[in-house]
Amino acid sequence: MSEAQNSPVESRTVEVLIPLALDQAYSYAVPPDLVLAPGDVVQVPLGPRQTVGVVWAAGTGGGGNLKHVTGKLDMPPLDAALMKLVDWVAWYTLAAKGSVLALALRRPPDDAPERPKLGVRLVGPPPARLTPARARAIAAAEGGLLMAKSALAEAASVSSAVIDSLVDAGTFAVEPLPREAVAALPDPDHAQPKLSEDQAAAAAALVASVKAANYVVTLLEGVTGSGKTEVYFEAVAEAVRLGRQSLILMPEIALTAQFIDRFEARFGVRPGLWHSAVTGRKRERLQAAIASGEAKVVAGARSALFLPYQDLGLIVVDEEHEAAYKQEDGVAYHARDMAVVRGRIENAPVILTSATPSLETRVNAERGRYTHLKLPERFGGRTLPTLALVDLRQDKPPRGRWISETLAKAIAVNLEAGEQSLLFLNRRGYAPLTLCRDCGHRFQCPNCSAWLVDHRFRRALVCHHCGHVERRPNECPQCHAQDSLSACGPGVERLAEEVATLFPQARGIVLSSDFPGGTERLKTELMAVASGAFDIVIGTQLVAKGHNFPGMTLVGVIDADLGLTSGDPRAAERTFQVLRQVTGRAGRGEKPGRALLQTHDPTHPVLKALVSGDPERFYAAEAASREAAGLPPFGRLAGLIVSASTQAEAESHARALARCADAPEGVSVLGPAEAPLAVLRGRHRMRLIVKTERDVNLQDYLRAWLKRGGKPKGSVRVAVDVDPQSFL
DNA sequence: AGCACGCCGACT
DNA sequence: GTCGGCGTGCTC
Repeated sequence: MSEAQNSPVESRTVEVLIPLALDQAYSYAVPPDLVLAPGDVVQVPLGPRQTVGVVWAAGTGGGGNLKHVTGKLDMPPLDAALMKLVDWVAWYTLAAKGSVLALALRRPPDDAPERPKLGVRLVGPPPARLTPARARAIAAAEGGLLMAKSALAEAASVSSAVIDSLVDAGTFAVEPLPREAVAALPDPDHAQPKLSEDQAAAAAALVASVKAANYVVTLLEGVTGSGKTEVYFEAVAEAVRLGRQSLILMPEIALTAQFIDRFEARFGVRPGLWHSAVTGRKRERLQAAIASGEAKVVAGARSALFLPYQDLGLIVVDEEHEAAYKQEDGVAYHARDMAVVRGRIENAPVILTSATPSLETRVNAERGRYTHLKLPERFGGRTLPTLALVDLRQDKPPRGRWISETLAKAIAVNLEAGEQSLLFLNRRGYAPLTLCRDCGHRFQCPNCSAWLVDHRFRRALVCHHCGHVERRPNECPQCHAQDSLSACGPGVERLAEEVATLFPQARGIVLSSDFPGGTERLKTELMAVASGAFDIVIGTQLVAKGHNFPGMTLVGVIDADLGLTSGDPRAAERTFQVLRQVTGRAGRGEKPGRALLQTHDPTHPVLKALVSGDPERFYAAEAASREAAGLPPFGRLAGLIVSASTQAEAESHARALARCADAPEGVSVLGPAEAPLAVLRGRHRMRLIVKTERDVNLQDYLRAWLKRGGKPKGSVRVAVDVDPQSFL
């Protein structure tokens, strides 16, 4: 239990950490009438204004004429464990302590009284003038239940004006709605799940770890559909029985109605939901419920990691390999890693789940730092799809086409049988490169020197790194030739053109993040696909997860080599994960599925491992390729980012870092051009990525560099691919 | 985060 | 000649 009450400080000065980008706590004098303890939230003067801050420690010595603490705020103090987490994360990520505190500090409570939401209830006779809209509203309110105005308006498909008029007529009465529960008590025995033997064994092990109430990390590995959720729900149920809190971290997109429904079916109530869209009062009340221990289960995105749990008994990180756990701006951290750290600090068991564990998690499991539980099969007797490679060197589509004859035939067979096909190509737009046939001019982004992607639907050339957009001209800007511009390579839009030519009778749809009409439209289209409204889906990464498509029996991967060649040290891992996910979309319904992967290199170990269906072969192949390249065995990917204002500056930093005598073995410095796009995106500044492939304390490395005179302009931060395990 | 200071481009 | 752009630095 983390609620060790901090004892008051004796000294008449205190160190106060302010939730700003400040690395040091500031000293303040304590007025005689104030008793303060570490963790207390106080108000202090800072420059010309008043700010909140947290007492981080007792003051060190007298220290001249300090400003005084203005007062103590009436809110629960940060407990020692949360303070320790803030210190640790700041140390580890090289972020300013105050910036990390900002993640953990609740807003001071809003003084304005809470205005209860109003609902209406059917109390009186219908009004004299009974219009159809009024009749619908009255019918919807039948039974005299108190309903929220907006909900009633929606249910009766009338405007709120109709409801108001019925209130005026005395048909409806206005009453305050009871406050929406943010933290109902889950019933661990609400529904007894039917578990397979494997599931039951895994669940028993997890339940035991919750009972033991010690820090231990368990990797729960199993393919989609193997029932990982049901298994870790048993651990959550045990924590609830013990009266302790559970945190279920999920990638933002996974916080869907589907998860909530499953949770509710198992526990009878909804979990406390925490994500960026939960705002205002609801956010405040949930925070309060978490701090008081009333909220027993919190399901949340990565920011839920810093909530003030009163008695954390279990942390689950769902789909631990997901990139969404990486926070890239502000404090750069990986929520999975920090969840493990919090588990360590709170002495709570941690469960990581995945169908395709990240390399570092695998390594930690192999080295015995994590317990490894595997769920072998798909639940319910469903078989995995059969995978096959299509050798593009032999089965070569004609120039300007991308679908091989083998794949085309398979699609035709599927069409005939009335089954759905998915064509996967991880490239948005029409063509990744545009060049002039006369002079060879290539369209480049003025900011980031990447090729501009042709988006025909939008009639624009777009930079996928920084978002730069320009009109697609008719003449070459270099040699002014007319109609000489030529699109090179495929994007999903271009693939759709080919599909329309090959299968004019098929109902096709392109699904990518630039779907016209935004996320809402996209959602409805995904539903339409699931219900069988389309024969051929052409999609980017977006179709790899989420919605289940029961009628999908064929997945065609247009370019399985895409992504295997980039300089990113995670390229193979990412490609393996996304291809495994997307091919797994086939055969999720009644009928078995298959997947065809087009490649120029059918001997590639990653693809061979994928086709074998055994993830172990991928990890073995990774290890072998590292050995062949003369690299040390995979420990972890570590990295740090040094920002610079110009490319020249970044390059000079790169040279200095590489020359540094303390440079650890295996460090490579990637210039801005090679740096992973995700880190470059959204920044105007150049960034320099240093990646190491060994167990290296990068903080020490960087500090040594700085000591030797390294002076990065702008911020220095650790990249989020650093695994903290060996520092725990 | 705010707020000051400071140094270069287009205007009342 | 200034107004104002935002880069940089400081806050106990």
